[in-house]
Amino acid sequence: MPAGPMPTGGRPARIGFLLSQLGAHATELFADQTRGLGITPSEAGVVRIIGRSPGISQRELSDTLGSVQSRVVALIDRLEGAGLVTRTRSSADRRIQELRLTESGVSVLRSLRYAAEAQEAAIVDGLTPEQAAELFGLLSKLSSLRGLDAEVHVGYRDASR
Amino acid sequence: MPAGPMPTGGRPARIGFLLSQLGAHATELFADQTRGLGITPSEAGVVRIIGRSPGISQRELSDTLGSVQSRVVALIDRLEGAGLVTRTRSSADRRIQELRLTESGVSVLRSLRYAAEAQEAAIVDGLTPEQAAELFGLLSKLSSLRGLDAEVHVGYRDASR
DNA sequence: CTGCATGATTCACTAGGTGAATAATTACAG
DNA sequence: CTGTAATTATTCACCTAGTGAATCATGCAG
Repeated sequence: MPAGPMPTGGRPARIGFLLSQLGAHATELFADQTRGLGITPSEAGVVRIIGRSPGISQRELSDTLGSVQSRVVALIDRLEGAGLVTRTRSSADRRIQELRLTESGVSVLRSLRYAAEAQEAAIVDGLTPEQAAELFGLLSKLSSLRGLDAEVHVGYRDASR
Repeated sequence: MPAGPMPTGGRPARIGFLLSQLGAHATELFADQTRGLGITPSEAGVVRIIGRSPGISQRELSDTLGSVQSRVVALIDRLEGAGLVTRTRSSADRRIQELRLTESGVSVLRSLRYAAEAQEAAIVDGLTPEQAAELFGLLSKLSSLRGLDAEVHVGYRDASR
Protein backbone atom coordinates (compact mmCIF):
# COMPACT_ATOMS: atom_id res chain seq x y z
CA MET A 1 0.00 0.00 0.00
CA PRO A 2 1.65 3.26 -1.12
CA ALA A 3 2.02 5.95 1.52
CA GLY A 4 4.19 8.70 0.05
CA PRO A 5 3.24 12.35 -0.26
CA MET A 6 1.88 11.87 -3.81
CA PRO A 7 0.57 8.33 -4.10
CA THR A 8 -1.96 9.01 -6.83
CA GLY A 9 0.41 9.26 -9.74
CA GLY A 10 0.28 13.01 -10.30
CA ARG A 11 -3.52 13.03 -10.59
CA PRO A 12 -5.29 15.32 -8.14
CA ALA A 13 -6.84 13.39 -5.25
CA ARG A 14 -10.46 13.54 -6.30
CA ILE A 15 -11.87 10.08 -6.87
CA GLY A 16 -12.78 9.89 -3.21
CA PHE A 17 -14.28 13.33 -3.42
CA LEU A 18 -16.33 12.44 -6.49
CA LEU A 19 -17.47 9.16 -5.00
CA SER A 20 -18.67 10.94 -1.87
CA GLN A 21 -20.55 13.51 -3.89
CA LEU A 22 -22.06 11.14 -6.42
CA GLY A 23 -22.86 8.62 -3.72
CA ALA A 24 -24.77 11.24 -1.77
CA HIS A 25 -26.50 12.22 -4.99
CA ALA A 26 -27.48 8.62 -5.73
CA THR A 27 -28.74 8.21 -2.18
CA GLU A 28 -30.86 11.32 -2.56
CA LEU A 29 -32.32 10.12 -5.85
CA PHE A 30 -33.26 6.83 -4.24
CA ALA A 31 -34.72 8.68 -1.26
CA ASP A 32 -36.85 10.69 -3.67
CA GLN A 33 -38.22 7.42 -5.01
CA THR A 34 -38.93 5.83 -1.64
CA ARG A 35 -40.48 9.03 -0.32
CA GLY A 36 -43.25 8.53 -2.83
CA LEU A 37 -43.89 5.17 -1.21
CA GLY A 38 -44.05 6.70 2.26
CA ILE A 39 -40.84 5.11 3.53
CA THR A 40 -37.22 6.06 4.06
CA PRO A 41 -34.29 4.36 2.31
CA SER A 42 -33.47 2.48 5.54
CA GLU A 43 -36.99 1.17 5.75
CA ALA A 44 -36.82 0.20 2.08
CA GLY A 45 -33.75 -1.90 2.89
CA VAL A 46 -35.64 -3.61 5.69
CA VAL A 47 -38.59 -4.35 3.40
CA ARG A 48 -36.26 -5.93 0.85
CA ILE A 49 -34.55 -8.10 3.44
CA ILE A 50 -37.82 -9.31 4.94
CA GLY A 51 -39.20 -9.96 1.46
CA ARG A 52 -36.22 -12.13 0.72
CA SER A 53 -36.27 -13.90 4.10
CA PRO A 54 -39.82 -14.17 5.41
CA GLY A 55 -39.96 -15.14 9.06
CA ILE A 56 -36.56 -13.62 9.81
CA SER A 57 -36.12 -12.57 13.45
CA GLN A 58 -35.33 -9.04 14.54
CA ARG A 59 -31.98 -10.27 15.78
CA GLU A 60 -31.07 -11.73 12.40
CA LEU A 61 -32.27 -8.55 10.76
CA SER A 62 -30.07 -6.40 12.96
CA ASP A 63 -27.09 -8.59 12.05
CA THR A 64 -27.88 -8.26 8.35
CA LEU A 65 -28.22 -4.50 8.66
CA GLY A 66 -25.14 -4.17 10.82
CA SER A 67 -27.34 -2.24 13.23
CA VAL A 68 -28.33 -2.74 16.85
CA GLN A 69 -31.49 -4.44 18.06
CA SER A 70 -32.98 -1.32 19.58
CA ARG A 71 -32.75 0.42 16.23
CA VAL A 72 -34.52 -2.50 14.57
CA VAL A 73 -37.34 -2.24 17.09
CA ALA A 74 -37.96 1.34 16.04
CA LEU A 75 -37.79 0.50 12.34
CA ILE A 76 -40.24 -2.37 12.67
CA ASP A 77 -42.52 -0.30 14.91
CA ARG A 78 -42.71 2.16 12.05
CA LEU A 79 -43.26 -0.43 9.30
CA GLU A 80 -45.77 -2.34 11.37
CA GLY A 81 -47.65 0.89 12.04
CA ALA A 82 -47.64 1.60 8.31
CA GLY A 83 -49.15 -1.83 7.72
CA LEU A 84 -46.24 -3.16 5.67
CA VAL A 85 -44.82 -5.71 8.10
CA THR A 86 -46.21 -8.10 10.72
CA ARG A 87 -44.63 -9.39 13.91
CA THR A 88 -45.55 -12.92 14.94
CA ARG A 89 -44.21 -14.70 18.02
CA SER A 90 -42.49 -17.89 16.95
CA SER A 91 -44.24 -20.93 18.34
CA ALA A 92 -40.94 -22.79 18.45
CA ASP A 93 -39.13 -20.07 20.42
CA ARG A 94 -41.41 -17.54 21.97
CA ARG A 95 -38.64 -14.98 22.41
CA ILE A 96 -38.51 -14.52 18.66
CA GLN A 97 -40.65 -12.20 16.57
CA GLU A 98 -41.04 -13.55 13.07
CA LEU A 99 -41.18 -10.74 10.52
CA ARG A 100 -43.21 -10.97 7.34
CA LEU A 101 -44.49 -8.58 4.69
CA THR A 102 -48.18 -7.86 4.49
CA GLU A 103 -49.88 -7.64 1.15
CA SER A 104 -49.13 -3.91 1.16
CA GLY A 105 -45.54 -4.70 2.02
CA VAL A 106 -45.22 -7.00 -0.97
CA SER A 107 -46.74 -4.30 -3.12
CA VAL A 108 -44.22 -1.75 -1.84
CA LEU A 109 -41.42 -4.21 -2.49
CA ARG A 110 -42.57 -4.48 -6.08
CA SER A 111 -42.63 -0.71 -6.40
CA LEU A 112 -39.11 -0.55 -5.04
CA ARG A 113 -37.82 -2.46 -8.04
CA TYR A 114 -39.26 0.18 -10.34
CA ALA A 115 -37.85 2.86 -8.05
CA ALA A 116 -34.40 1.34 -8.37
CA GLU A 117 -34.72 1.31 -12.13
CA ALA A 118 -35.86 4.92 -12.21
CA GLN A 119 -32.89 5.85 -10.03
CA GLU A 120 -30.53 3.95 -12.30
CA ALA A 121 -31.90 5.64 -15.39
CA ALA A 122 -31.52 9.06 -13.80
CA ILE A 123 -27.97 8.29 -12.76
CA VAL A 124 -26.57 6.99 -16.03
CA ASP A 125 -28.50 9.51 -18.10
CA GLY A 126 -25.93 11.18 -20.35
CA LEU A 127 -23.54 8.24 -20.47
CA THR A 128 -23.36 5.94 -23.47
CA PRO A 129 -24.24 2.27 -22.79
CA GLU A 130 -20.54 1.47 -23.19
CA GLN A 131 -19.56 4.08 -20.63
CA ALA A 132 -22.22 2.83 -18.23
CA ALA A 133 -20.95 -0.73 -18.64
CA GLU A 134 -17.36 0.38 -18.09
CA LEU A 135 -18.36 2.35 -14.99
CA PHE A 136 -20.33 -0.59 -13.68
CA GLY A 137 -17.28 -2.83 -14.09
CA LEU A 138 -14.96 -0.45 -12.27
CA LEU A 139 -17.37 0.17 -9.41
CA SER A 140 -18.01 -3.56 -9.06
CA LYS A 141 -14.30 -4.17 -8.87
CA LEU A 142 -13.88 -1.51 -6.19
CA SER A 143 -16.82 -2.89 -4.28
CA SER A 144 -15.49 -6.44 -4.27
CA LEU A 145 -12.00 -5.21 -3.38
CA ARG A 146 -13.48 -3.53 -0.33
CA GLY A 147 -15.73 -6.44 0.55
CA LEU A 148 -18.87 -4.36 0.13
CA ASP A 149 -20.89 -6.92 -1.81
CA ALA A 150 -23.55 -6.88 0.89
CA GLU A 151 -27.18 -6.50 -0.09
CA VAL A 152 -27.83 -3.69 2.30
CA HIS A 153 -28.52 -0.23 0.99
CA VAL A 154 -28.17 1.52 4.31
CA GLY A 155 -25.25 3.60 5.44
CA TYR A 156 -21.79 2.15 5.67
CA ARG A 157 -21.58 0.58 9.08
CA ASP A 158 -19.30 0.96 12.07
CA ALA A 159 -16.07 2.89 11.44
CA SER A 160 -17.21 5.81 13.60
CA ARG A 161 -15.80 4.54 16.87
CA MET B 1 -35.18 10.14 -20.80
CA PRO B 2 -36.14 6.44 -20.99
CA ALA B 3 -38.89 5.31 -18.65
CA GLY B 4 -39.78 1.72 -19.59
CA PRO B 5 -39.63 -1.27 -17.30
CA MET B 6 -36.00 -2.05 -18.27
CA PRO B 7 -34.27 1.19 -19.17
CA THR B 8 -30.76 0.04 -18.37
CA GLY B 9 -30.17 -2.12 -21.40
CA GLY B 10 -30.48 -5.53 -19.78
CA ARG B 11 -27.89 -4.72 -17.09
CA PRO B 12 -29.14 -5.08 -13.52
CA ALA B 13 -29.85 -1.70 -11.94
CA ARG B 14 -26.85 -1.42 -9.68
CA ILE B 15 -24.70 1.58 -10.55
CA GLY B 16 -26.79 3.70 -8.21
CA PHE B 17 -26.50 1.04 -5.57
CA LEU B 18 -22.73 0.82 -5.95
CA LEU B 19 -22.33 4.58 -5.96
CA SER B 20 -24.30 4.85 -2.73
CA GLN B 21 -22.22 2.16 -1.07
CA LEU B 22 -18.85 3.32 -2.32
CA GLY B 23 -19.74 6.94 -1.62
CA ALA B 24 -20.60 6.09 1.97
CA HIS B 25 -17.37 4.14 2.17
CA ALA B 26 -15.34 7.07 0.83
CA THR B 27 -17.07 9.40 3.26
CA GLU B 28 -16.19 7.08 6.13
CA LEU B 29 -12.56 6.87 5.06
CA PHE B 30 -12.35 10.63 4.98
CA ALA B 31 -14.08 10.84 8.36
CA ASP B 32 -11.44 8.45 9.72
CA GLN B 33 -8.79 10.88 8.55
CA THR B 34 -10.42 14.01 9.94
CA ARG B 35 -11.19 12.29 13.22
CA GLY B 36 -7.47 12.09 13.83
CA LEU B 37 -7.40 15.87 13.51
CA GLY B 38 -10.22 16.28 16.02
CA ILE B 39 -12.77 17.54 13.52
CA THR B 40 -15.70 16.21 11.53
CA PRO B 41 -15.86 16.15 7.73
CA SER B 42 -18.26 19.12 7.80
CA GLU B 43 -15.85 21.09 9.90
CA ALA B 44 -13.05 20.12 7.54
CA GLY B 45 -15.06 21.61 4.69
CA VAL B 46 -15.46 24.81 6.65
CA VAL B 47 -11.74 24.99 7.37
CA ARG B 48 -10.97 24.57 3.68
CA ILE B 49 -13.38 27.31 2.65
CA ILE B 50 -12.09 29.76 5.23
CA GLY B 51 -8.52 28.93 4.26
CA ARG B 52 -9.33 29.76 0.68
CA SER B 53 -11.31 32.91 1.52
CA PRO B 54 -9.94 34.55 4.67
CA GLY B 55 -12.25 37.19 6.09
CA ILE B 56 -15.35 35.51 4.66
CA SER B 57 -18.54 36.29 6.57
CA GLN B 58 -20.75 33.66 8.17
CA ARG B 59 -23.47 34.57 5.73
CA GLU B 60 -21.22 33.98 2.72
CA LEU B 61 -20.06 30.73 4.30
CA SER B 62 -23.62 29.52 4.74
CA ASP B 63 -24.29 30.27 1.07
CA THR B 64 -21.18 28.36 0.02
CA LEU B 65 -22.14 25.40 2.17
CA GLY B 66 -25.76 25.51 1.10
CA SER B 67 -26.62 25.56 4.79
CA VAL B 68 -28.47 27.95 7.04
CA GLN B 69 -26.92 30.65 9.19
CA SER B 70 -27.87 29.05 12.48
CA ARG B 71 -26.01 25.91 11.46
CA VAL B 72 -22.92 27.96 10.63
CA VAL B 73 -23.05 29.59 14.07
CA ALA B 74 -22.79 26.16 15.68
CA LEU B 75 -19.99 25.04 13.37
CA ILE B 76 -17.95 28.17 14.00
CA ASP B 77 -18.64 27.98 17.75
CA ARG B 78 -17.06 24.55 17.65
CA LEU B 79 -14.06 25.53 15.50
CA GLU B 80 -13.48 28.71 17.48
CA GLY B 81 -13.58 26.71 20.70
CA ALA B 82 -11.04 24.30 19.23
CA GLY B 83 -8.79 27.24 18.44
CA LEU B 84 -8.82 26.75 14.68
CA VAL B 85 -10.86 29.78 13.61
CA THR B 86 -11.25 33.37 14.81
CA ARG B 87 -14.27 35.66 14.59
CA THR B 88 -13.54 39.35 14.12
CA ARG B 89 -16.18 42.04 13.80
CA SER B 90 -15.69 43.85 10.53
CA SER B 91 -14.79 47.49 11.09
CA ALA B 92 -16.51 48.42 7.82
CA ASP B 93 -19.79 46.67 8.71
CA ARG B 94 -20.09 45.78 12.35
CA ARG B 95 -22.83 43.19 11.73
CA ILE B 96 -20.32 40.99 9.97
CA GLN B 97 -18.04 38.45 11.62
CA GLU B 98 -14.89 37.98 9.58
CA LEU B 99 -13.66 34.40 9.76
CA ARG B 100 -9.99 33.50 9.61
CA LEU B 101 -7.87 30.48 10.38
CA THR B 102 -5.55 30.59 13.36
CA GLU B 103 -2.07 29.15 13.10
CA SER B 104 -3.51 25.83 14.29
CA GLY B 105 -6.21 26.15 11.68
CA VAL B 106 -3.66 26.57 8.92
CA SER B 107 -1.80 23.57 10.27
CA VAL B 108 -4.99 21.49 10.22
CA LEU B 109 -5.68 22.64 6.67
CA ARG B 110 -2.24 21.41 5.66
CA SER B 111 -2.93 18.07 7.32
CA LEU B 112 -6.20 17.81 5.44
CA ARG B 113 -4.35 17.72 2.15
CA TYR B 114 -2.43 14.69 3.34
CA ALA B 115 -5.64 13.19 4.67
CA ALA B 116 -7.24 13.56 1.25
CA GLU B 117 -4.27 11.86 -0.34
CA ALA B 118 -4.36 9.01 2.15
CA GLN B 119 -8.08 8.61 1.46
CA GLU B 120 -7.45 8.59 -2.27
CA ALA B 121 -4.71 5.98 -1.97
CA ALA B 122 -6.97 3.76 0.16
CA ILE B 123 -9.79 4.10 -2.34
CA VAL B 124 -7.94 3.31 -5.56
CA ASP B 125 -5.80 0.64 -3.92
CA GLY B 126 -6.15 -2.46 -6.10
CA LEU B 127 -6.86 -0.58 -9.33
CA THR B 128 -4.22 -0.08 -11.98
CA PRO B 129 -3.30 3.55 -12.74
CA GLU B 130 -5.13 3.16 -16.06
CA GLN B 131 -8.27 1.93 -14.32
CA ALA B 132 -8.08 4.76 -11.79
CA ALA B 133 -7.72 7.29 -14.61
CA GLU B 134 -10.66 5.76 -16.46
CA LEU B 135 -12.78 5.80 -13.32
CA PHE B 136 -11.81 9.39 -12.63
CA GLY B 137 -12.89 10.35 -16.15
CA LEU B 138 -16.26 8.66 -15.85
CA LEU B 139 -17.00 10.07 -12.41
CA SER B 140 -15.97 13.53 -13.55
CA LYS B 141 -18.31 13.26 -16.48
CA LEU B 142 -21.18 12.19 -14.23
CA SER B 143 -20.40 14.97 -11.81
CA SER B 144 -20.42 17.66 -14.49
CA LEU B 145 -23.57 16.20 -16.03
CA ARG B 146 -25.28 16.60 -12.67
CA GLY B 147 -23.79 20.02 -11.99
CA LEU B 148 -22.01 18.79 -8.86
CA ASP B 149 -18.71 20.54 -9.48
CA ALA B 150 -19.03 22.41 -6.20
CA GLU B 151 -16.09 22.57 -3.85
CA VAL B 152 -18.02 21.47 -0.83
CA HIS B 153 -17.44 18.07 0.67
CA VAL B 154 -20.52 18.08 2.83
CA GLY B 155 -23.67 16.10 2.19
CA TYR B 156 -25.74 16.63 -0.91
CA ARG B 157 -27.99 19.48 -0.07
CA ASP B 158 -31.74 20.00 -0.05
CA ALA B 159 -33.81 17.33 -1.83
CA SER B 160 -35.27 16.04 1.44
CA ARG B 161 -38.39 18.20 1.41
C1' DC C 1 -35.04 60.49 11.75
C1' DT C 2 -37.81 56.56 10.22
C1' DG C 3 -38.42 52.30 8.58
C1' DC C 4 -36.86 48.36 6.28
C1' DA C 5 -33.16 44.96 5.12
C1' DT C 6 -29.32 42.19 6.67
C1' DG C 7 -25.93 39.40 9.64
C1' DA C 8 -25.52 36.86 13.73
C1' DT C 9 -27.40 34.53 17.42
C1' DT C 10 -30.59 31.87 20.39
C1' DC C 11 -34.09 28.62 21.05
C1' DA C 12 -37.32 24.91 20.63
C1' DC C 13 -37.77 21.18 17.94
C1' DT C 14 -37.01 16.99 14.87
C1' DA C 15 -34.85 12.74 12.95
C1' DG C 16 -31.94 9.13 13.30
C1' DG C 17 -29.10 6.55 15.92
C1' DT C 18 -26.43 4.47 20.29
C1' DG C 19 -25.81 1.87 24.56
C1' DA C 20 -27.37 0.36 29.10
C1' DA C 21 -30.85 -1.79 31.74
C1' DT C 22 -34.85 -4.92 31.98
C1' DA C 23 -38.31 -8.64 31.25
C1' DA C 24 -39.45 -12.90 29.18
C1' DT C 25 -37.91 -17.00 27.52
C1' DT C 26 -34.77 -20.73 26.46
C1' DA C 27 -30.46 -23.55 27.01
C1' DC C 28 -27.77 -26.12 29.73
C1' DA C 29 -24.55 -27.90 33.61
C1' DG C 30 -24.84 -30.59 37.40
C1' DC D 1 -35.40 -31.28 37.99
C1' DT D 2 -33.15 -26.96 39.33
C1' DG D 3 -30.74 -23.04 39.26
C1' DT D 4 -27.75 -20.23 36.39
C1' DA D 5 -26.36 -18.33 32.11
C1' DA D 6 -27.44 -16.82 27.48
C1' DT D 7 -30.62 -14.88 24.10
C1' DT D 8 -34.51 -11.88 22.16
C1' DA D 9 -37.08 -8.00 22.25
C1' DT D 10 -38.07 -3.80 24.33
C1' DT D 11 -37.68 0.62 26.78
C1' DC D 12 -35.21 4.52 28.17
C1' DA D 13 -32.03 8.27 28.51
C1' DC D 14 -28.99 10.30 25.72
C1' DC D 15 -26.41 12.23 21.64
C1' DT D 16 -25.40 14.57 17.17
C1' DA D 17 -26.67 17.07 13.27
C1' DG D 18 -29.67 19.86 11.43
C1' DT D 19 -34.04 23.11 10.68
C1' DG D 20 -36.97 27.23 11.15
C1' DA D 21 -38.81 31.02 13.83
C1' DA D 22 -37.90 34.85 16.73
C1' DT D 23 -34.70 38.37 18.34
C1' DC D 24 -31.11 41.84 18.46
C1' DA D 25 -27.84 44.95 16.57
C1' DT D 26 -26.44 47.30 12.70
C1' DG D 27 -26.57 49.50 8.08
C1' DC D 28 -28.85 52.04 4.64
C1' DA D 29 -32.41 54.42 1.54
C1' DG D 30 -35.54 57.95 1.56
